[in-house]
Amino acid sequence: MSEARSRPRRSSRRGDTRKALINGAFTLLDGQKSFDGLSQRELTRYVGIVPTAFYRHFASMDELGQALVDEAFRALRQILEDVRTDVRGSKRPVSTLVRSLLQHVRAHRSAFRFIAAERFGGAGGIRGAIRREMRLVQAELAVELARFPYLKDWSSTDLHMIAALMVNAMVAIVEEVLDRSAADKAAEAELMALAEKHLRLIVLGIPHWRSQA
Amino acid sequence: MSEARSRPRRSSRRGDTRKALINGAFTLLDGQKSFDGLSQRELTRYVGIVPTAFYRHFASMDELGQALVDEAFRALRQILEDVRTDVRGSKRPVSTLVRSLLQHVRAHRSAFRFIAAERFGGAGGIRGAIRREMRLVQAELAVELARFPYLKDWSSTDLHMIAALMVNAMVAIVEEVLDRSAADKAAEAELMALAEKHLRLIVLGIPHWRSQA
DNA sequence: CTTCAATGTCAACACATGTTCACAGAAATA
DNA sequence: TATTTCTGTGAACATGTGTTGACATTGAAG
Repeated sequence: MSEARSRPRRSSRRGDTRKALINGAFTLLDGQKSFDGLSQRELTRYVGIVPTAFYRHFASMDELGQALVDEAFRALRQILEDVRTDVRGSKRPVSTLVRSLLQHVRAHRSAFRFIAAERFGGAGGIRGAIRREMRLVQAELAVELARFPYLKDWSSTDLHMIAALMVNAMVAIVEEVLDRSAADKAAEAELMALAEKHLRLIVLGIPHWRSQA
Repeated sequence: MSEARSRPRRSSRRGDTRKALINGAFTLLDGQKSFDGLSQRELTRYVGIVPTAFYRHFASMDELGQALVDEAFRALRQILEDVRTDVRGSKRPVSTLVRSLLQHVRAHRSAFRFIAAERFGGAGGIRGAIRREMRLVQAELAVELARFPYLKDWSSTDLHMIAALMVNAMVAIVEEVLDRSAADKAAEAELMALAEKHLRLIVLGIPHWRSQA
């Protein structure tokens, strides 16, 4: 009984509680809750903190919401960058894209459930931020598409149109993966195969497209 | 002053309040709220009813939620049937489909905002019901696709795969339309054009698909 | 070791929530 | 007209909510 701390009621590590609050919120929202159905007390209870301690880290619940958006998008951007480098060095871009994307998404599941849930569910501010980010993703994919030889002389408008279709298709798949239990590997594999087929079908149409600009 | 009712505090029409509650809920949710952020008091206040009167029509808020799902899906099915008959009698199926769909959706805006918001946002029961309905829509589109001559000898698996891609594409467009103000006609026209291009691109890929079953 | 900012606790606030109960007036039925 | 069934009202409940204020303890900096 040399080092028996009297009472470890205080978490004692310096900046951990803020992260605990963010992660706790993601975890709670990973269930069947939306952000405006999540209460401050429920969250602080879950994190193991007295309600008032919350305000040492966020001025209000709205500010917590903003922090969740920021964190989720930070993860999104990181993922997409990783996926891009994976795909660039690959001989089979489509299947690499799908595999890499879903694999990364699985590692940040709750953050992405948050985005999926709030994309049309929640407050206008969050919705707007998500839509903005989505457009960015689309634009970046358009740039990436332009690297392919047989798309070199396509109009930017048409590239964006293809990018939008591809992003929509992948978003739909990702959302469906998230909507299933993380353990359901069979469903995930099935969805992965479906995503690949969808992308391939889109790609097949591309050479036959006549831009009527 | 022959017919001056003393006080019209009671709405007096027989079964109207239930509908008023449902429509009121849709209207309130059309803003920036999700269902589990909508309170019973807020709703009854909005409808102009005392809180307790609510329980003459629904046993609980959960039951109200179920009623909203039912009503929204009733509208969805009606719309899709109308769209189908429109498309069947058309020489230009794709553009007819898009125009007809968006036009009908506009007429049931708030019901569809509810579906979009709760698809991944809300409680598991609602999510499950929506996913089930989505699959049904997909299956019905697959059947409809089978009517086209050059798809006649396609495998059912591949037909479903195409249907899924098309449904995903249209859902994405509809959701984006719903996310804009109902008055923004310019954005809507733009999205309609985009939807048409997306569908056309998909269709272009179809003849070149080799099923690797 | 002292000092000080960071981070926690406890008590309290004013108010909102979902739901129940006993009651009242209107509409439909007889 | 008398009666019963719907549907609305008012007060009340226990509990939950976001947030504030005054105080305590911790870990790091001087």
